[in-house]
Amino acid sequence: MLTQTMIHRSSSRHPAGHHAHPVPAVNSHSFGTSIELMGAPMPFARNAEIYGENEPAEYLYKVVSGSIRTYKVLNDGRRQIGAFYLPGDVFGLEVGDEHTFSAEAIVNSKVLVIKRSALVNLAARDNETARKLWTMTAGELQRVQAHILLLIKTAQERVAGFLLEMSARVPMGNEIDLPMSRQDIADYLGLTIETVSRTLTQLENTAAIAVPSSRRIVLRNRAALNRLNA
Amino acid sequence: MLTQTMIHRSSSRHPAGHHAHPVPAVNSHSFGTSIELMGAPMPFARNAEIYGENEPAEYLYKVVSGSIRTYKVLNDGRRQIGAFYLPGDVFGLEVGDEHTFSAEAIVNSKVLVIKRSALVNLAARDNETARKLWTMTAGELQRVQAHILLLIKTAQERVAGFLLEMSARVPMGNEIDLPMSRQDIADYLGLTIETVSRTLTQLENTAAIAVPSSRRIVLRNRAALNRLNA
DNA sequence: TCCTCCGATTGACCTGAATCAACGGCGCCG
DNA sequence: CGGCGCCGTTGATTCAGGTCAATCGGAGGA
Repeated sequence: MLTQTMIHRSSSRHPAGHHAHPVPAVNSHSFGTSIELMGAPMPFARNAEIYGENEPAEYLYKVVSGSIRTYKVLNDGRRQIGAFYLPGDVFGLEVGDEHTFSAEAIVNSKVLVIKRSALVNLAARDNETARKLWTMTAGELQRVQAHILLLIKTAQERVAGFLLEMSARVPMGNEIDLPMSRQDIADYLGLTIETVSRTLTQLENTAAIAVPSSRRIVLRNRAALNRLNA
Repeated sequence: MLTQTMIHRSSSRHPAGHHAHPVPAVNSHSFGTSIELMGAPMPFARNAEIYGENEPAEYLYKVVSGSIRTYKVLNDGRRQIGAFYLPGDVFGLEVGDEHTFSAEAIVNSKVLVIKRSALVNLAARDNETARKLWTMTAGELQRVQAHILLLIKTAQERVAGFLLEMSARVPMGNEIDLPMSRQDIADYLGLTIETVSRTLTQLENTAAIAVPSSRRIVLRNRAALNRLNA
């Protein structure tokens, strides 16, 4: 039955209240068409909800610092994480009127908040912006397709793929500093926390990785990991 | 090891040769900006390749009749089907320059072939077209996200979800005429052909469905299926 | 009509990951 | 500085689905 996180043992979520939607800073200068310059940076505390599934998609977001997870909770309580977003990544971009996933800060994070309507209006006039919106959506699509390929593999292959993905996104050489818990990783990979843990130890025993501290992973043998990534 | 289709037992694939790309009909009238009116309908035989992974994405396609599968083959030979496309569906739309999946006709099919460059050029001038391209990509994104949610479920839930999805897309009441084989279904759901077969029999035994012939399925108890779909 | 072939089904058995449970380590707070 | 709670690891056992193998059944061809 693949049980992953059972939401919720009434943990202290939602410190920011149900609706954490900010009002974009009034005095944000109009810097022309650059997406990055629209909207206001906003802090979200660890585990704070940024938006909920089925809420109106009034804003989209760009990570300035920290990391974000998007997820969906199934009827039986299982949680599936759709994506992790790191500094520079844009999330919450929808074409429909509602968010299809929920979003939470994994650690204390700063997020640039951009009004969707402004961007969509701009796109109607400026085809550079229109193209950018399209490209970003297509990028999401590719990510999700890669995610599907992960989900049909064995536990080892999933974990190896995950580590390589993270490593590629945080170009810090062979050392990765994971912002997320084992539970987050498990819910992203469709595994249990125990299997993730065991698999990491296995990879460590075969000298493919080192795990100096639980959130820090050293890729010691990329060839081996790539072989698993198939 | 989740072995699914092992490509290839030298089956008679690719009857159309490696490159089946057509030249759009010369005399296609210029009917303005409507996407549907651009390009030429083209027949593809059962199991014919329409395009291959990593080929330049010169065209996009709209199913007129028949059905199409897109897929990727992993290094170890496993095949993952990314999507099934039915009449009216558009596939092969990429933002990057290359197709990320391969596409084949499941049965003899007719497909409208549309030159991508024409459409992209048009989108640069006509923001109605631009919006349509964006919307179609976003639709794909939602489909793939739903697919992910299927892949983390149990066999029963996957098969039930698949049947409901197909039923919603072919609004023929409670009767579905599947164009694809059990192997195709298995590779779409990340299961084996045996498990798909067994699961269908189970669903039949619990009176959730009927299977008058192997390609024809009757949804006899949607409530039960929806309960599984969770 | 019968034969052949191929897709689908069914059965017996095996295995990888889930489940259930205990324990370890570390940071935080009193 | 000592206890407590959370997160992660490890162990024992179970079970869903994979693997291997035999059989079934319907469509096409001689």
